[in-house]
Amino acid sequence: MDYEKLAELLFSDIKTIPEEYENKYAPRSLPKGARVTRFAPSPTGYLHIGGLFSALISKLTADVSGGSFYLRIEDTDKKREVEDGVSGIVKGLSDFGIDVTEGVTGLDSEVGDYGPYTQSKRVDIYKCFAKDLVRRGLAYPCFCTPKELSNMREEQEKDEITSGYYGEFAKCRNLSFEEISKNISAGIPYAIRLRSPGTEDGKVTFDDLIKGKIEMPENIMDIVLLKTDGIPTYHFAHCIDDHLMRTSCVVRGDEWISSVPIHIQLFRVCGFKVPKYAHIAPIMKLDDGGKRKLSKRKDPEAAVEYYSKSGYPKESVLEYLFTLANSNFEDWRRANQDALLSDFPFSLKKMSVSGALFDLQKLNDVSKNVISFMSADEVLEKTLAWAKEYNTSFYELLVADETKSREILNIDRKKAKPRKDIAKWSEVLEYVSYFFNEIYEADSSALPENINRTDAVEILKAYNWNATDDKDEWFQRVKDLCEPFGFTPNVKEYKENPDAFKGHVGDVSTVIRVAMTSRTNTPDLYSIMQILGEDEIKNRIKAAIAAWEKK
RNA sequence: GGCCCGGUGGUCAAGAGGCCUAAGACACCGCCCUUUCACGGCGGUAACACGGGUUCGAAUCCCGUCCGGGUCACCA
Repeated sequence: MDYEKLAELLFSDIKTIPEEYENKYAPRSLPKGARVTRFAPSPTGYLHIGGLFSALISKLTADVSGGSFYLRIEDTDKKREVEDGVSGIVKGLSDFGIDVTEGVTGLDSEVGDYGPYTQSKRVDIYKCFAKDLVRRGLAYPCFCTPKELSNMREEQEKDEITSGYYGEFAKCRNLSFEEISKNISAGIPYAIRLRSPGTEDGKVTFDDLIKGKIEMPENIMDIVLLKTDGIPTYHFAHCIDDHLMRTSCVVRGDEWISSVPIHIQLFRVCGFKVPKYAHIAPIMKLDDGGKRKLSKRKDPEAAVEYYSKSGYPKESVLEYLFTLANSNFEDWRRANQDALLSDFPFSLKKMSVSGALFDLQKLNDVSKNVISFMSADEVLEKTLAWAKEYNTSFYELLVADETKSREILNIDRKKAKPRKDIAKWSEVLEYVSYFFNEIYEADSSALPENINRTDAVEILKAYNWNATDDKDEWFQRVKDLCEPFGFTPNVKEYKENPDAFKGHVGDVSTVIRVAMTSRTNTPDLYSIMQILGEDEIKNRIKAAIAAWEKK
């Protein structure tokens, strides 16, 4: 068979030769040991938390080695593609602090010397390399229909033999030039398949940067390189792109491990250097007692957008993802509280080999810590930004009196032991609500059972607020209220002899606290009252008395 | 089913043959601090899947079993 002739028949429109691309995309000039990595999602929906994780690991791998990281879009599946998939991915990444400096940056924009970075714009390149493979007798056209293929698979399964297009089952493998050319003139659609050089008992081994050494049977399938529509399959595109874009380390989900033999074979057949692989375990979820991958369809928390919507700061999500990536991260963070995330000495070797369950409780804890280190200004600014998008009435409430909002958020903040009440911005509303008259309401039911309502009313009536009191003086006034009503200012005394008193100073404080906030649990009461101010305090006392006396 | 990968407390996990009477973190429980809550401090419950080897000695190495996950497309 004259392969040269076949190549011309199949790809008459392709005039470039591989060398031209090799020259166009010169090896990158990077320091020794620098790794080139990429994130290469397909735009089939929103950005998945696992995708974000994968992108993060990829970027970290590059950064830590002084290399580069780029974003490539793998849009070779026109059926599953979603309209704004690309912008969703770009936005999702940037929302969580992964800025793309090379590759696709938007719907129709990209930067970098190794483009185009969108696979649908690279078909001529794939065809050029496919043509070369045909020319060298390493690929051939296949006219089998999907129907034939699935029938064949059924037969094979029935006979309990390995299913697939290989060996004697590769019907189009040895078609003559005449047959091929006849089929083509007849307009029969065809795919281009690899003529796999693999043998039944051949083995491939590779050293995965995360999983370690893995040995697998060699690929013997004549896999499809170019589909009937002329678009490459993932396998072929991966091989061509990662070679031409000079990727040195492929970081991707471990569902790809089983196709590594195909990939290695492809790289070798094309005469390319095989890249390093780092296969990361997926993020899982507990379901019916079993673990399973977070699913785009079933789990709202799979979408990265879920976290922005809920109001988690991007730093929190990132920090949490870091704890999953390298378990020594938390120790490092404790020792370097103010350090930038980018200073963390990330290591691929410390990645877990198996998938971790996503732990929302842990995220919350991480997030509370992250937020507790922020200044009130920062908290306010970020809450505002969140509320503006997701809760406009709350936004208006906050901006109406920014100074007050800031003072509220500043209670017990920036201290050695800061409060950790807030895990996400949506919780700020609950946290500050009672300060705003639009929300606050005197509520008689907020008073705990153990405090007598009549006593409470009397205490309120007797209570004197003095605007110039400092905290000690303020508290002394509360204590002074105790004895006349049968309470003790001394908690210890109460605990030693509980029957001798109606309660202790804590209960008296509670009366005032409930009157001020309609809650039993709040941050420091003195600070709250300072912010409320004299007029409001008096109003609330009046309102509380009225409400409590009613019933 | 074939082929890969994995199995340490509820979760994330330290652990590379003796330092393991198995770290730490989250969650949970108790106590302390405390005007409430939160923070903080102290303490507690709780794990090497199972069975065989190898070895003076195994969570660590080997084999088998079981269990979990992934993958077997003209989807990525």
